[in-house]
Amino acid sequence: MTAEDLPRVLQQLWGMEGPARPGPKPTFHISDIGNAAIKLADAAGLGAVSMSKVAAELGFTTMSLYRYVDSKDELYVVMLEQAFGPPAPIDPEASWRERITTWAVAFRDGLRRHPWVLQIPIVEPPLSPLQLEWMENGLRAFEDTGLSPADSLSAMLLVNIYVRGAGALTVGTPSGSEEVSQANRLYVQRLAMLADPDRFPTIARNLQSRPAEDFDVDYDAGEFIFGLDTVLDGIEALIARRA
Amino acid sequence: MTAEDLPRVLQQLWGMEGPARPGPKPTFHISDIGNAAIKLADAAGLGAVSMSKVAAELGFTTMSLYRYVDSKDELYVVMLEQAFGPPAPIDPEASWRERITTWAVAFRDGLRRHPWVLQIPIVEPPLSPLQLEWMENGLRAFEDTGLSPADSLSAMLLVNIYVRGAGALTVGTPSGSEEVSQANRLYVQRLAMLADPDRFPTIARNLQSRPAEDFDVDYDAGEFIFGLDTVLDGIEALIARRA
DNA sequence: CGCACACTGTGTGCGCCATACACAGACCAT
DNA sequence: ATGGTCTGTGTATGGCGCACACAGTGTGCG
Repeated sequence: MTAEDLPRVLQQLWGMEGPARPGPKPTFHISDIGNAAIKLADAAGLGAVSMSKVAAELGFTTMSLYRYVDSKDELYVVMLEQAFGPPAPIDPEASWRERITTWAVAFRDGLRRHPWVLQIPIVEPPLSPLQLEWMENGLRAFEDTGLSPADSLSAMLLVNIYVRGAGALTVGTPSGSEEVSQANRLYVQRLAMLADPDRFPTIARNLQSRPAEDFDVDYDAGEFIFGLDTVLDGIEALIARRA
Repeated sequence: MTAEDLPRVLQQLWGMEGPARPGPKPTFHISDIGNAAIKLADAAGLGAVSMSKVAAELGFTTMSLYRYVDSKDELYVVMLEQAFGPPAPIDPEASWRERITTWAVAFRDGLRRHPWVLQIPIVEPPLSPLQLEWMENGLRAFEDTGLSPADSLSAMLLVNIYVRGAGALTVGTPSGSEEVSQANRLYVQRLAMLADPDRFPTIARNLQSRPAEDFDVDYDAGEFIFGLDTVLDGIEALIARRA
């Protein structure tokens, strides 16, 4: 297992420069490609990221990108690496709950800035530098809880899953936007029309028991913290059980 | 708000037949299209589902599908509706924990049979009949817990998010397959190479403290229930707090 | 000092995709 | 019987990821 076995993109992201070689120097760096792709995705969604559009953004031809990236999936790796900055440093004074909450909120904020991250298919666990830093900090939040390494990993993954899942429900349109509340209203109306109380008694009762405008959960506001706290209560029970 | 406002696909899925009209009868039903697409996706992943392949599977031309479905996104709606069968009936004797666990495991099993479900982008909450039945049963699991309708919805969503997230980590390759353990071994080797103990002390310590073969979490086996129980412990705390 | 050659960016082309549109025939309400 | 509307078809368009051959470039080595 040596560095050469790594996909080229990872070698570049880790700054592993090969020895000097003949031929022209590359004009730019994969990070330029990543930034251009991120710019496009921020502006018009992941669907707007194509090899030709990214190349045009840089003023190069489509095929030139393949000198830096073996496939579009590798471009996604670069985008994921660079979309979030480095994680916030861990406050050594804080409790594990405060630490992991800070981490989760920062993660959520990143998703809010770059919603397309959730649309990138996950093919393998992360190996790029900044992604590992996020992983490191997530694990470190559980450092003094007495959880085993395996349990710490499970706990971090659980929080990670929660943030991604909660984000998938609302991220993409800003909280409280007119667009969102309109879509929600339409959904509730349709649900009320379709959810026959005989066949769907619980849904129907749920609908009746609240103002029609907020059937769904506004995960962008307090609901995010509410759900996170529920998850953390579960982890707290785990910590107590292991102690 | 009348039935006519619904997307055509939903009208069909709910069996809302319009009045008899002139012209030839349709040769088949959207459910046939859905089944053909599911067959393709089961065999070769969501990427193998294209309008032309689905049409060929049915022995029709590509464009004929557009007489039944307005876009490929609507095809996805049909696939989602038909991939899972109806949910298992609720056992009225069981505790809420047993009920929601049954529900979650059935959901997980469905994902295992049709992993491509996780790759379908979620654009709007479900409105099709069987999806509503799953929602109904998920809500009903919390019926006698004293949770408010809003809290029940949050709890169900939390479990839903967990199952989807846990599934995304492992679903797609069968548990314990050689392929999976090989990928895992490779990942751990690379992680060990890249995770400098100075920069990533917690990751490095995590790696050292366990056999190299199982750094990642085998969510297919007991880990799924373990994580689920952690989530349910959190919900249990919520129930206790509300009481 | 010069040169071979690995490497850069380019252009062309292939197969696939979703889908717009015009059309010919089929069928039912009238 | 027939008009109008629906069905399935054929053709076409613009986009996509990417394979491949090519011309020029500049460095490390003889």
